[in-house]
Amino acid sequence: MSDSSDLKKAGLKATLPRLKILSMMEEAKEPHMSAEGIYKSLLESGEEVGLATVYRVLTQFETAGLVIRHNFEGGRAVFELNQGHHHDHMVCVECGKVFEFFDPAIEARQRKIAEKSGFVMEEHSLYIYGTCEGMKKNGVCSKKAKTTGMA
Amino acid sequence: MSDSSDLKKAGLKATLPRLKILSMMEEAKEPHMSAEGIYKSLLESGEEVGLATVYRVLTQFETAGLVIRHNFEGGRAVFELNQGHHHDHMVCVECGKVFEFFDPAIEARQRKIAEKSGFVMEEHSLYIYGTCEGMKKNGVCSKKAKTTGMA
DNA sequence: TCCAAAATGAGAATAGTTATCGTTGGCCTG
DNA sequence: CAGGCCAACGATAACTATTCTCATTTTGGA
Repeated sequence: MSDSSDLKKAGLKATLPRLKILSMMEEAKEPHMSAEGIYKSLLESGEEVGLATVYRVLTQFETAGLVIRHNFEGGRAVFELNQGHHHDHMVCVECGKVFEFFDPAIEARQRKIAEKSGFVMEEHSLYIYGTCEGMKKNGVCSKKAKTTGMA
Repeated sequence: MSDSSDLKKAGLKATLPRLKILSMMEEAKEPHMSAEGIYKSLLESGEEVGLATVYRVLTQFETAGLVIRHNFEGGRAVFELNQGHHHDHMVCVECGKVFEFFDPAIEARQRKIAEKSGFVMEEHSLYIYGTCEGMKKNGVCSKKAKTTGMA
C-alpha cells in the first residue's frame, strides 16, 4: 500500500479509498487506466470503493498534480500517474495500445507559437493516431481488433 | 444556400437537412461549432432539423472529409469545415476562443516519430491550452469566463 | 410520375460522468 | 486516547453528449 505521506504532501487527507486508488495505479502494469477500469480492478482485488468515489478521487488527484487526465477520441478519459516527466502519446486505433514519446523540438516550437500570439500556455496535448507495428506485420495487434473484418 | 454538387461530389445525397447544415456552417462567423450549437442556430433561423439528424449528418460529413471533428477537453466535440489546409489549435481556457496555427516543423517531427516506431500515422491532434491575450491585458477575454462558451 | 432505397425526426436508450444526500471516518483538540 | 467537527464516502439519481430505433417522408433514377 502506498505511503500516506504522498497524499498529505498533495494537500489531501489520507483516506482509505485514496490510498487504495493510488497504490493500485502504482502497481498496475497498464499505466493508462479509465475510471471504470480502476473501479473494476479494485473490485477484483476485493477492495470496495464506490465508482463515484473513483471519479471524485481521480479529479482530486488531477487537481493536485498526482495524475494526468487524457481525453482520448470518443470522449473516453484515461488517467496515468504523473511521473514528473512530460510526454505525448501515440494511440493505436486498432488495438488501443498507447505509446509514449517526448520530442524537445516539438515542445520548443509549441512554446514559441503560443508566445508569438500572446498566449499564455498552460498545457498542451498531442496525440498521434494510427496503427501500430503488430498491425502492419500480422494484420492484428496484441489485443483484438474489431471482429468485423471491415475497418 | 450551399450548392448541392458539393454533397454529390462527396458521395452524399443532396437532402434538405444536409444542405441546410452545410450552408449554415459556411456562413457562420464562428468556424468551430458543436452539434448542439449547429442545431440551435438552425432553429433560430427557422430551419427545422432534428438534433439526431445533425449528429448523423456531421458524422457523415466527417467521414466524407467535408468537416473535421475536434474532441476538446471535457468530452466536448466541435466541428469545423475542412478547408483543405491542415492546422492545429490553441484554445483559451478562459473564454473558449479557438485560434488556428500550422507549423511545418512540428508536422515533420510527428511524421518522423511515428515512422521511427513502426507506426502508420493516420491523423494527429495537437491542442495548446492557455489564456489568450485579452486575459493578460484586461483580466478578461472577449467572452466571459466560467461558461465554457462553445457555440 | 412512380417506386425502392435511403434519410429523416421524435424520442428512447446508452455511456460516461457529476451531483445529491444521509452516513462514516480522519484527524485535531483536549 | 476519547469527542466531535467536518470532509469524504457510497449508493443512486441526475445529467450531458451522443447514438439507436423505427415509423414516416424524401430523394433520385427508371
